Amino acid sequence: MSSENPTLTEKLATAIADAILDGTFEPGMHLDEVSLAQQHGVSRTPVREALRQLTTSGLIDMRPRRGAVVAKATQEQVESLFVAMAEMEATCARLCALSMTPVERRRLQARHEAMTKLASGGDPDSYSDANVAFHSAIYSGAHNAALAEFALGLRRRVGPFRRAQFRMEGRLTRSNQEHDAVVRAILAGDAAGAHAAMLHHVSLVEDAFEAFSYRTAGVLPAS
Amino acid sequence: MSSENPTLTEKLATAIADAILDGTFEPGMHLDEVSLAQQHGVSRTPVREALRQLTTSGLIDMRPRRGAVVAKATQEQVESLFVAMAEMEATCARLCALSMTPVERRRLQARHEAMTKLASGGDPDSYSDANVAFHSAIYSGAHNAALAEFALGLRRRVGPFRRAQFRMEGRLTRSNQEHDAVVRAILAGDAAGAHAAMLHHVSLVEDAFEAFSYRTAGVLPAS
DNA sequence: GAGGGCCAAACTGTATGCAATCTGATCGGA
DNA sequence: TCCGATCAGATTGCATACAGTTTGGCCCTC
Repeated sequence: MSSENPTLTEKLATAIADAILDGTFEPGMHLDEVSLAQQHGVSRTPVREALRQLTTSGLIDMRPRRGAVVAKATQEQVESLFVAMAEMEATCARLCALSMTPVERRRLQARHEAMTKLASGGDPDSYSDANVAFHSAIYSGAHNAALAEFALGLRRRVGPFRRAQFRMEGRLTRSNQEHDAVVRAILAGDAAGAHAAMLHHVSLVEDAFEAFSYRTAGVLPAS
Repeated sequence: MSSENPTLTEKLATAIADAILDGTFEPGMHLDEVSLAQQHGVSRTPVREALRQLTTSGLIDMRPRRGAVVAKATQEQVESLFVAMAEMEATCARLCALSMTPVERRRLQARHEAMTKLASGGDPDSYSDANVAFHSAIYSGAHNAALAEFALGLRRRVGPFRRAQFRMEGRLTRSNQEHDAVVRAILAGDAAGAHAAMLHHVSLVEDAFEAFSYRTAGVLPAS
């Protein structure tokens, strides 16, 4: 798991995960061990171990003697992932309101104010990067490794379906306004308010996704 | 993952996980591949794959070229697991209030009423079994596979520290009273109430654990 | 006596080989 | 023409072998 001096297995695990998340390996695709091995110039052994490791994350499904396939998710499953993420982020926001240190609160506020400028600037890419950092700050501010890890995993899994969201007209400034409500509640120590505000914020993302996905497909990564 | 026709790797994974959860493999213990292999009469390959699979669940830690050790958790980390579980259960209860079907609601009520009888009967073991089923019903009633799976994983990881809880005097009937508040809120569709009631309920379990753990140790399973 | 470097045993990481199972394609029968 | 059985190729599961790294101890030096 440590990134320093990674073994082949770990490099393969991240490579395969990336390929799935960026769409190179499409959902339902069969992951052949020998092909993957040749493709990366290694033997089957580290490939097998990498696949074994990825099963637990829900990115691929393995059935005994039938190999691994990229997890296929129905529209319903993807929606449930979005709901889960909304709930997790809301929970983290709630805990932030209760247990963020003064330093963390000041940093959160500073980060939010910087994003307000970015929003009015209108650069979707910079805002998107800052947005990821903002939500990560919420995860870590909850001071709970288990919750943070799960929330991060969910965010990664729904990531591919969120890419275009900030291109939608007005989404950028509206996102910032929603952040404002979240930050204010957290700084005020208002647990219930932070929960509600974050739930509202992330649920709107989900709505944006649904409006978007009706045009595209119904089959997507994640278990 | 399928339990039918399990491969050696899967059998080993569950065997090792069980050994960790029931304390046979103590936290911090180094899991030697050849020893495990000989112990189960297999080669190192399936052992390695099983260990690889268990890393993601947080039950063991692997460092490159240094092998696997049973995850050691500080008191702080265990407490954070309890907090995470409380939050997850509360979230599930919230979703139950919003999205349980009429049939599920009736079954939940029936289950709760049966437990009330068990509580007055005073049999801790039967009540404990029913309690697990009760909470599982909450997980599934949330209608969200990702949340349910995570909650179940957390419950398993904190399981070893909860065993004795129902032996504590009065805990059994108090637990049932807390369940009553949860069930009532869910049946009434009171999302915030269900959340608060469940959070209160599971947090009390945490308190019971802390009172208990002061007498025992500070090092326990889970990452 | 303490500290540091060197060496060997142990262990992990990876490759390869073999056996067992699955897949799907062909052939025979109804 | 359709359905089921059989067989070969492909693929997975597991064992074994070898190379590189880590670890612990011993010896030498200060």
